Amino acid sequence: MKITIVQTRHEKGNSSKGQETLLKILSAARSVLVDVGYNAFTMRKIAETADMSIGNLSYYYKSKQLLLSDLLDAVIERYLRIFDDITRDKNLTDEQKMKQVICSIILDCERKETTHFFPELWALANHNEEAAAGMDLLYERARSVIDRLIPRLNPSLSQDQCVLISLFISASLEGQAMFVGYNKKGAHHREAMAELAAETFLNVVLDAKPSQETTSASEAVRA
Amino acid sequence: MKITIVQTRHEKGNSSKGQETLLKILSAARSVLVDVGYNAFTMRKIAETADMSIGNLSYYYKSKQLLLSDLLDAVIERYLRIFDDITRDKNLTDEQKMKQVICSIILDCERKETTHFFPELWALANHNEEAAAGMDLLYERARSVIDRLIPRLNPSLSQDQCVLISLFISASLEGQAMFVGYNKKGAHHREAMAELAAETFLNVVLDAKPSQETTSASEAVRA
Amino acid sequence: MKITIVQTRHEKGNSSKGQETLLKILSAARSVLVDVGYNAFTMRKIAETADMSIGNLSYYYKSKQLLLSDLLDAVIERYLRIFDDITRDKNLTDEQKMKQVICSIILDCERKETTHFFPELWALANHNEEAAAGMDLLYERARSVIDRLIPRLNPSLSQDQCVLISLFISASLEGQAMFVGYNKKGAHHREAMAELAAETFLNVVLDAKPSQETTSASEAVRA
Amino acid sequence: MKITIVQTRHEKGNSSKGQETLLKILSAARSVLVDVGYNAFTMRKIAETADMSIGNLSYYYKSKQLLLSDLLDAVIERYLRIFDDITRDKNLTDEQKMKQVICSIILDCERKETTHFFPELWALANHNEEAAAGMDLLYERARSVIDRLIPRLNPSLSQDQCVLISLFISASLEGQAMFVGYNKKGAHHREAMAELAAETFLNVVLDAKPSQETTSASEAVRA
DNA sequence: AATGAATGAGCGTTCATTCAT
DNA sequence: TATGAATGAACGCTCATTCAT
Repeated sequence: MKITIVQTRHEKGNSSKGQETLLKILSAARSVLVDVGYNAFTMRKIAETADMSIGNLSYYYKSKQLLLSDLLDAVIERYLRIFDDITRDKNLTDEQKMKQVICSIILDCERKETTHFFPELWALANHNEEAAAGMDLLYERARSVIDRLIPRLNPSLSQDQCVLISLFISASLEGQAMFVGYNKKGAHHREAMAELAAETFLNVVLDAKPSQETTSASEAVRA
Repeated sequence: MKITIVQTRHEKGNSSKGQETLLKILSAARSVLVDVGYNAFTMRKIAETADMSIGNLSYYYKSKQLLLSDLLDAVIERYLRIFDDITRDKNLTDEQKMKQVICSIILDCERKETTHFFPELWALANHNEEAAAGMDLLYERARSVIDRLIPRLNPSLSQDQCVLISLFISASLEGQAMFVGYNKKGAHHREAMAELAAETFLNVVLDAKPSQETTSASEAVRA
Repeated sequence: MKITIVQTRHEKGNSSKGQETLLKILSAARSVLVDVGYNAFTMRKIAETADMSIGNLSYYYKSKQLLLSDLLDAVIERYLRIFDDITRDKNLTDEQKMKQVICSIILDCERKETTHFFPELWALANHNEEAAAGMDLLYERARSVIDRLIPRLNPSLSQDQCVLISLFISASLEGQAMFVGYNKKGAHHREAMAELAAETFLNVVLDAKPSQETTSASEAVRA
Repeated sequence: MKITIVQTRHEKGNSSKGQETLLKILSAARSVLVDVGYNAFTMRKIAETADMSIGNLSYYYKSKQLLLSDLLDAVIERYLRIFDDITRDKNLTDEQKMKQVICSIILDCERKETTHFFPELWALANHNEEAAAGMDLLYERARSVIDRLIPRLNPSLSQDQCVLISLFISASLEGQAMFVGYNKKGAHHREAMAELAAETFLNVVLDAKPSQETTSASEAVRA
């Protein structure tokens, strides 16, 4: 389905040498963003990290914003793949899938990249349209996994309830990195936290009762 | 109970005129951070927003870092006060207090400041010691409220369990701003989300069963 | 003969309190100039060293240049006094006076102030008229001492010869601070150097033979 | 014998275009230092004098200190070459070499650069390690010329005496710029001064008598 | 495809100076 | 007298970007 490994906004890099360089750039950019934050995310530092001249970096990316956009896409890609893999896994029941989604998100934040990348993305998203779009894409896709699981786990729920619960679970998972992420004070609670979260949120889905208000449209008729 | 309104790392501003200017600076700085993010949080922009010269801004804050630290303190102060107020409220039962803490955090993110400030703080905390310290202080104090409520709501829990559940609730609440915060796509779900969160997390506390491992020390004796 | 101890270009400081403050300022300014050099000779540092506000410092000296001028005068004063004292000393023969002038100049540069002050003065004199004027005054007065001694030590010399020799001795003495001054590598040679200089330059005066060219005007007639 | 014309602490400028620019920078920097002094020796003024942007100047020299160090080296180079040339000259007797060293130093200060540069160097040397090191290098090399000549002119002198006399001559020559240098009041005495100095200091060497204290070790035996 | 050179704007900070109190 | 507040220019330096080679 994918044409090239590296999805880019760059204009150059069609040759195999160019593809290589692009990967080098994106890898360096990711390191810089994760290590020193967006505030020190400079073309100079990226070029230096990638062991190339600023001139050449600019040759691949005419502007810093384009590079950032590509970088966000590349990093987000990785997380989308995790969700896809779980969704497609035929050996798992729906319950197991739900638990695994929750656990994988929390456990993943043991990585420095995860712990450092998301806060940068969130901060950027508040002031940068492209970052906001990338973030929206990521969370829509992430939620679509949960969205599909909820009605199968508890078919009695209205669509509105499903949306709300899905949003609630997603949102609740996002903050974990700051507490049990890489180098955080609560890091040693990470595994216990993952378990507790999996159990709690699964129960939220299973125990939810069809609300009378929101489902009224269809159910009121029957009553 | 408080002696001065403005807690500062500045060196100047002891006169009433100075206090006024300090407030103007911190207010301007908050606006800038919230509106354009830390990446565009410059002394010049702050001075311009505060309608003063850079020279005078530098007169009050010898370095940008000192200003940032003071700003973080001032903003964090506000949130600490919210928790304190709930804790001290004698008209509320413990259950109500717990629910109110949860709700107030989620509802508060309808404010642009809340929605924009925290991601900046989180991002900063990953690369800036002072910001990390400020964030730690904030969450410790926030959690201390929940920490005190949990054992009263469910006395059968071990201390370890309390800590874990407290951490879980805190972490789960932090991510909400990105989903139902100011101008976010899910903003219209904010109130429903607050209710759902309050119910869910309260139940986590009430329904938690004493774990056999950690509480064994005391309970094994009785058995 | 002197009216006030402190000769100033300031406008204020006529009260006794003011005189005290003026002395405090000039003393602080001298410390700053000697310790960190003219390049870091700032009103702020002077005010801080004098333990007063910049506002008050500016009250006494409306500009940095005025303060500098006063400072140069004050420091130069000290050296003028040394020469005067030797000149007036009735217990010394002319030969002894000459030697003492030479020795005192060289020995004086064991002081940090002397070693550090003069290079600043020389550098300033190249770009700052007031400094150049101060330096000229100092050297004219210093040379006037030698000027008066030379014809008495060797009456056969023409006035032109006296001027040249006087200039030669003065100039030769000025460079010593950089070699045997405070903290300089050759500091341990200071005393030997003083002796050698005294002997050498005294002999220059005593051994000089009336030149035929320059003295011709008067002497050619007699011949 | 030299490999490159420009000895630098810069990082850039390896191409021929870069070498040209480097020379332009160092030339401009020398002009600025000589014309307005270190106090007004700013990156902006140097860039302006070199007719380039500050950005480009900073591209060649990441810091002002590096530029200063390179400048000092370049200027000092020139003086070292003068001494070397005299030393190597096979048409001169030792006496002539000594006289020429003395004369060339004094006569050289008719140049504005010499007259203005050295006071800046001396002042800098008191507060700037790199400047102090440059100055030390210059004077050590200058004195090494004299050091080698003295024992040949008067073999009866002990090493201690040679060192002292060498130091004395060097130091005495250094102050001349302030009296007979470019634009100085005594400038018209420059040539006469050079002659007088040459004669005087040569005689100091020739007429010095072996001191009894320092040479005693070896000579006491023979006695 | 890659480099080094160059620009101009902007950064945080410091400066001499002025002014109200 | 003395202070603190305030200004505007300038400081050394870094930035994203452009361009010639």
